[in-house]
Formats: sequence, structure tokens, C-alpha cells
Amino acid sequence: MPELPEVETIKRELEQTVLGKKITGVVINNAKVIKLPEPEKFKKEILGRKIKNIIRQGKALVLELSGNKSLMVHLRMTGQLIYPADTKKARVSFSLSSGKLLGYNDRRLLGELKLVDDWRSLKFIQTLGPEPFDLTEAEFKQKLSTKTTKIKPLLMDQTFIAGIGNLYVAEVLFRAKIGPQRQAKSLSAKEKATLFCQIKKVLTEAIHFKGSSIDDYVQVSGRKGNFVPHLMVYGREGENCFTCKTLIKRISLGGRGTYFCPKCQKNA
DNA sequence: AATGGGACCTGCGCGC
DNA sequence: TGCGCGCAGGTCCCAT
Repeated sequence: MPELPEVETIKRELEQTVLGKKITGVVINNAKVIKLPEPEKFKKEILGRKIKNIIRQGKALVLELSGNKSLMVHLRMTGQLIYPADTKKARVSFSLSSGKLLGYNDRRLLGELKLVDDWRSLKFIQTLGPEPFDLTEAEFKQKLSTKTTKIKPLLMDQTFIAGIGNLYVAEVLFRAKIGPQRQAKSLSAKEKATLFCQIKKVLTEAIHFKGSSIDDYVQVSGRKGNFVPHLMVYGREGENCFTCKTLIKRISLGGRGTYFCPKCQKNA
């Protein structure tokens, strides 16, 4: 569930807390989350390096380290980065030169840590679509114009646009009054413009409120994000639409829970 | 090109 | 009370 706003929140917090610190120790409690290189090598190769720079690309987080190595972290569903952390909960914990621990938690073990020479050449990064904030309205409209797929799965496709997941796509489509099943290229110019505007608006607001703590997501400090009270449709099946009082529906689209207002969001 | 399914995973809530 | 099951969704991979 961590999407662009959650990962951006974490990135900003890490900049304030661990940037410039040196990694002085590593404890691996579950090696499953370490995808590259093998855990022993990972441990050996990361020791002594300093955290030089922190970057977010879509939902991926990159810690650039001294000596031309980078740690790519993808939280997937239940990954957390906690500082200062306590060892017990962490799948992997890093001792830092501050004397405190940076912990990687991951209840479901779906996340991944990769220590690599060149993070930009990772396949996931290579195929990532544009950052929403780097995209122009004209480019967005152009990209939509050829797509016959449904708008909701398209916006969640990380190779189409980076950073939007199941929660924010629901919010964006609700605010743009567009049904999740609309064919992408069938959107009018006005709808495309509204959609583009709402993508940036919703993501910006969610970053401002430090993300949505629906499942496991918390800030680096361990505190919850504050955007949940601002959600208009996600998770509101059977409740009244805030605009028209119609009951919010939940359907399955592309195998994902899809919330929308059948009256406000036109599917044709 | 688009779509649907399964795989990876665990903990929760549900029905019986 | 306890057990088994479905479900949550980010990404990859495969089949059609």
C-alpha cells in the first residue's frame, strides 16, 4: 500500500534523520527480503558506507552510498523503514554512526532490498513511467489517446505513470468524476485535463498529510500518516457518497478492489 | 496490446 | 474456542 505519497514522506524523513550517517553494522533476521547480492555478501559490502543521498522514483526508494553503491528499497505491501528502531521487529536492521538503528520491517516479506552498483539500470527503474510531477498535460493527454484499456488499471501501471497505486487511483478517479472502467482513450479533452490536475492535487495533499495509514504504513518516526480522514471513496463500500449520498460500490477490476460512486463517476 | 490468472507472503476476520 | 479459508494489493511472469 505504500504509494508515491507514503514513499515521498519516508524519503523526506530519512533526509532529516539518517543522511550523512555511516552504516556500522547489519543484522539480518530474515534473509528473504534481501534480493541482491546474497545476504552474507550484502552484509559485507554495505558495511562502512555512508548514506550520501536519498532518492524516490515512483514507489522505489534509493539510498545512494559512498563508494558508488546504492541500496534500493521497495516496500511493496507491508515494508516499513523505522528510525530509531528496535531490533526485535526488524527483518533487517542497520546500526548507524549515530548509535541508533535503522530498521526494515516487513510483515509479509514481499518487499525487497537490493545493493547494487548502478540503481538506474535496475529493470524496474528502467521501465518506470514518468513521475506525475514531471509530466505535462499535453504529454499525459497524448499518452492516454492510444490506450484502449480501462483507465483504472492503466493509471496503476507503473510503466505508464509512476507512483499511483490502488488507493490513490480510487481517490483521483472519484475527484475527476470518471468511472474506473472507462476506456482510457474515450475520455474527453476536458476529462483528461481534470484527471491530470487531480492526480497532482491528490498526491500533493496526501504528501502534505504524510500519507495514508490504512494497513502497515507508518512514517519513519513510527507515527501514522494523516490522510485517511480525507479519503472520499477508498474503503467506503456501502457508505454514502459525500457528494450525492449514493452508496459507494466495490467491484473487482484486474483482481483489485475498486471503490467508486456509481452516480458521480460515469462509466460510459 | 490487453486481459486474466497465479505466484510471492502473512495476519486478520469470517463462518462453521 | 479453534480451525480452515479467503482476502488484502505491488510486482512479475505466463498464457491466451
